[in-house]
Amino acid sequence: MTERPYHHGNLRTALLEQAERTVRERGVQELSLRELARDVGVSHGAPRRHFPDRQALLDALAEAGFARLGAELRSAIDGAGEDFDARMQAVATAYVQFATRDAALLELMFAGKHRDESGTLHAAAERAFGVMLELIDQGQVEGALEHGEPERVGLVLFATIQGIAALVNGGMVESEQRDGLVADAIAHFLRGSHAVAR
Amino acid sequence: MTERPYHHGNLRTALLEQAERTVRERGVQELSLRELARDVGVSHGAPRRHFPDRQALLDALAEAGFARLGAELRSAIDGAGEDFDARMQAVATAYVQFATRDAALLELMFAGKHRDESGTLHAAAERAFGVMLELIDQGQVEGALEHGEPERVGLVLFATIQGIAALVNGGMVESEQRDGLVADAIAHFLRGSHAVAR
DNA sequence: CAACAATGTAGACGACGACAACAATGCTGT
DNA sequence: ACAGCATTGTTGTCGTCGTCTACATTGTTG
Repeated sequence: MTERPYHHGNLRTALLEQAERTVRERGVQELSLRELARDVGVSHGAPRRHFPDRQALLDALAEAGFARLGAELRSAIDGAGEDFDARMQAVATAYVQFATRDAALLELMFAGKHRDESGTLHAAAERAFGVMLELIDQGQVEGALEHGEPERVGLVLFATIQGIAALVNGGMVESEQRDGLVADAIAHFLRGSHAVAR
Repeated sequence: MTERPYHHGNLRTALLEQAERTVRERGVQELSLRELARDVGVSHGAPRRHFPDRQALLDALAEAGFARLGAELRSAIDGAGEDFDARMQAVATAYVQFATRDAALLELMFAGKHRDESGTLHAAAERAFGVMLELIDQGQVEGALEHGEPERVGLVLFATIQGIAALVNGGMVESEQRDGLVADAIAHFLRGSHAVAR
């Protein structure tokens, strides 16, 4: 008869975990604070202690998403050896994989726009994308990329990757074509870069 | 004392127009059927005669969006003369302008994914993107683009453009940089294409 | 002009997010 | 040990929403 204790003990974490599951399975739209509370076995008012309103929960979810994305990108680079092109392929593939596996979560992360700008969310985003900037930097040092601010050349690259993810998630590209398209895009990008400098 | 007639006369259109306004100003999330009905001066049950549920209204909104997008792309190409590169720049800029001016609407159009696949919505989308495919075709004929299925090379290009729009809408790129970034991306893309075929 | 279809109204239901008042539990200083 | 306070959870309420059903009004057609 183990009575459920009055205090959950780790409600915040439990809510975030269940929320991430629900978002992945049914989308952001379907996420309800009350259902979340029921799933975790707590009253409908309890989540309020940890998240003042629904948006706060979504923000926390996005922040966790950035942390995980950053880790996956880092891991992809580390597993790709020293070669710049290989690293680029790896990180792009990893990004698109994340974006298609957790499409709703990514949407959440990008929906930020009109908010904070100074909060922990923004910081988490910068940390995640820092991984890519470092890679760009390596590319410039090795001469594989034209010089200039890493952000400038990086933006075009990042846009391409992000766009592929959007296409796949929008159903305009079949999942099987996904990684091939990424490879094409990266190859195309690098070709455009090499051709110049010299 | 002009009494409002029992029959609105053109409720469907009025709803769509007001809905588009609201979506542009406050986002999809904020769009409420009941508020819409109030704005248009009709009872809360009336919209149901024209849109079985909220999603049906959103679909109709997306369809109208595709029609407008297609028209804007077409118009951009027509106004850019015969030169392929100029046309490419023009269509890309027009797309990104649409995407940033009506970000919420575009989100709506892309959210389609898990639906119809055979409805008028899908057809409207294909019509809009057909404009770009024709342009790709011209590029291949003129030798500015590598050959192959227009969709394959076109996808990379489209992904890049779409990605730039996502970055701007996500607040990671300032609006002032927008058109410059597009120009960069297109130039970069064409460079990668030219260098090869020979 | 009498049916019938199309369109709009009114009321109800359950679910939701937000809020406030209250209760149980944990913690801290003495 | 324990009183006082902060933290965390519960319960009830409010207004809004989407959806559904029954009904009223208007337009149309034979």
